[in-house]
Amino acid sequence: MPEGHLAHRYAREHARGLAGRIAVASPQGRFAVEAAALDGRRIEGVEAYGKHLFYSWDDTSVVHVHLGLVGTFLHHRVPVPDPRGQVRLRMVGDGLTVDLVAPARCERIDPAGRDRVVERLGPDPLRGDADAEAVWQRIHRSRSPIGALLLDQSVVAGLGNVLRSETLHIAGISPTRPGDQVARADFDRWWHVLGETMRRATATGRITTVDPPAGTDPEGLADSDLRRVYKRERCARCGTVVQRWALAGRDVHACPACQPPPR
DNA sequence: AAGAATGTTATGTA
DNA sequence: CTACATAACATTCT
Repeated sequence: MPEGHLAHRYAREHARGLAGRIAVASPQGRFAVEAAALDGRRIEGVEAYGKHLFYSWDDTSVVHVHLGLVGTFLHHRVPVPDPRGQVRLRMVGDGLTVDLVAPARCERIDPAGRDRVVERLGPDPLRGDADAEAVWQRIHRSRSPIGALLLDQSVVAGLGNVLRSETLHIAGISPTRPGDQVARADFDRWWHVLGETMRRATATGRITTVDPPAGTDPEGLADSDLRRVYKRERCARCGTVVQRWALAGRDVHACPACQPPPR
């Protein structure tokens, strides 16, 4: 389910809530071996990098989690229910119990293994050390459409399908524009917008790119009402019918008026 | 109740 | 080699 903002949100929440006495209970399914080795151990830190999560334990092992398309965490307060059949890993903290469901990845590695995962990732805009220049160089030197580059986690870490369409729309860039034909000023604007959008999404747990109508409660609004083009019939800015087509294997959404395609 | 979904990886094709 | 596309994977929600 998640793009990078949710990984960071989980990292923050879990760093706070899983401190103290930790036990792993009832690991099941394909990740049972990794989880069983951690039974009774303590979590010392949680880190997000792009869509990846790293849990550091007091035996120096690191649990690497990637939620993939459908993975999620179930959070329980007391009374804690029995793990459901599909729970791969349960982490128990003070007042918070977390079950990991349907991850694409859940493996016990070591700090060097963590570094190897991070090496394959581009800069993460949600981290203070994100190197915008490195992202620019990758885009600027490529003839691939920018809409494809933005889903490549080695170019930028943490972008998913919603952020791709929404941030390109805000920046006024067509997804089909080749990377080497993107103007520096457009890139700079896009990078700024991306950071803002991701930080807001981390705070709210939801990717929103338009303000809700005055007086309405955003909670009650559908996702598409708080977005500009993604899964919308018409562009939220100008009303033009949104175009939708597969790019890099996933449906991208764009407004032909706000994001004129390259000539 | 079939199908879509905020994803990655391995494999295939031009 | 490059730059795509496609299939497989697994669960929840509509």
